[in-house]
Amino acid sequence: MRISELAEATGVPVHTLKYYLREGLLQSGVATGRTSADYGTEHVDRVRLVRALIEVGGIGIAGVHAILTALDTPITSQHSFLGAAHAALPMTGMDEPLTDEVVGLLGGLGWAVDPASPPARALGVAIEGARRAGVLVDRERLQAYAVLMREVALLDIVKVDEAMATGGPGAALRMVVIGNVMIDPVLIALRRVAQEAASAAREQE
Amino acid sequence: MRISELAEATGVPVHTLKYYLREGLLQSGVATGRTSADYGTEHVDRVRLVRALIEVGGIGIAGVHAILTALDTPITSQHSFLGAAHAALPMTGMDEPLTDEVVGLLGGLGWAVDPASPPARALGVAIEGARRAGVLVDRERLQAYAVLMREVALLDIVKVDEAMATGGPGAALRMVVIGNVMIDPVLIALRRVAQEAASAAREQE
DNA sequence: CCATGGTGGACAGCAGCACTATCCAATGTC
DNA sequence: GACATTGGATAGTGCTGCTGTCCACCATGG
Repeated sequence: MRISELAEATGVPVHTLKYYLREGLLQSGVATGRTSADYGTEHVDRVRLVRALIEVGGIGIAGVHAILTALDTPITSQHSFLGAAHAALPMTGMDEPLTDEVVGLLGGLGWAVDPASPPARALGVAIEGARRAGVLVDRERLQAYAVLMREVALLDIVKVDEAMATGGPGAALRMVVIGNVMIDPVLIALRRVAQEAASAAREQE
Repeated sequence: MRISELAEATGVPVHTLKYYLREGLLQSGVATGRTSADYGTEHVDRVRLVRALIEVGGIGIAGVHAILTALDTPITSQHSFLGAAHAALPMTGMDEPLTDEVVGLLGGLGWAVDPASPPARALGVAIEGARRAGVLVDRERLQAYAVLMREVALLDIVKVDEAMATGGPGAALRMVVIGNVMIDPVLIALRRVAQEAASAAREQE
């Protein structure tokens, strides 16, 4: 498959594919001559992934690059690859220091979390941001949310285990990274739909 | 308080405040002369809100404007204001038509949802996006997530009711809009932290 | 009273991002 | 042999969220 055919197969203009090649989001195909290369289905998948991450996931080129790099890196242990995946996921505030409040919250829940954990640090920033916007976020509310998100995480882990069993660590890593980025919008949308449903159900009474 | 003092109080440069004034994100203060106006604490709050929505909420100027407009509009019924709030919240894909899959999913859950509902439409787009990225999203998984997000929504609704009781419909609307935008990142961060905790707990065994 | 500098207002400019277009020589393809 | 295509380099575009410049005016400190 030549680059023009890849463009047609994915609906992405050739120029944009060249751009992705330059940015390292796409591997060049196997050269079949000095002015042609051969692209395969893995390239089609890759392009679709990149588009989905950008359009629906809403992460930038830099974020996509970090994710793809993580995906292309061989993994060692079950736990370290989760850390690697989370480090690759772009979140605002993951460079800020861990707040005492987060430490207290997670400690109270009995959750063992690495102090360097990017999501734990981002959590502190998100809580602080909500407060600055005038939302009252107390410990009780955070705990309630945390318990529910723990259930969500357990569902996630099941899917990761399945991927690990069928496709090995590579597939598992892929599931963590892409599953997080792409499922987040689903969860957010579900939250709002549920609000509407709950509100409508009450009107009914 | 003059504009320079407002700038100092909020940490936002005067030029940026002027920009917000131009864009209608901030009301001008009470004119005390031809070259001066008086700003109050409500302006400080407003600026903080705008910054939080942009920085942590990650929504654009246009989105902030839509939200602020909704906040400044008087409301009628309990249910319609939830719809108004959701329409004001920027979500990718809220203009796409409702998919059959979403109709089936919500129907199966017994959730009454308006076909024009923005989050329901965004949900279809998010699911489709996840699939395009190569994530397997089946009905069972969606239902499991939906049930959990319903619990989250019930917690949200409690907070909205409290706001309604103490501050009236204005406060309730504010709670819906800002609570959604600002709590989303908290939930996302919690999800990832929970994944790490669950993974770490398993390593322990 | 008068210099200084803050103020509202208009507008242009900028940096970053995700492309998109132009150009080129080499080449494969009919 | 004509002609489109390819890889590669480079420049330009449209959008966003500020940021800088300029201006006439005027509040205030010395």
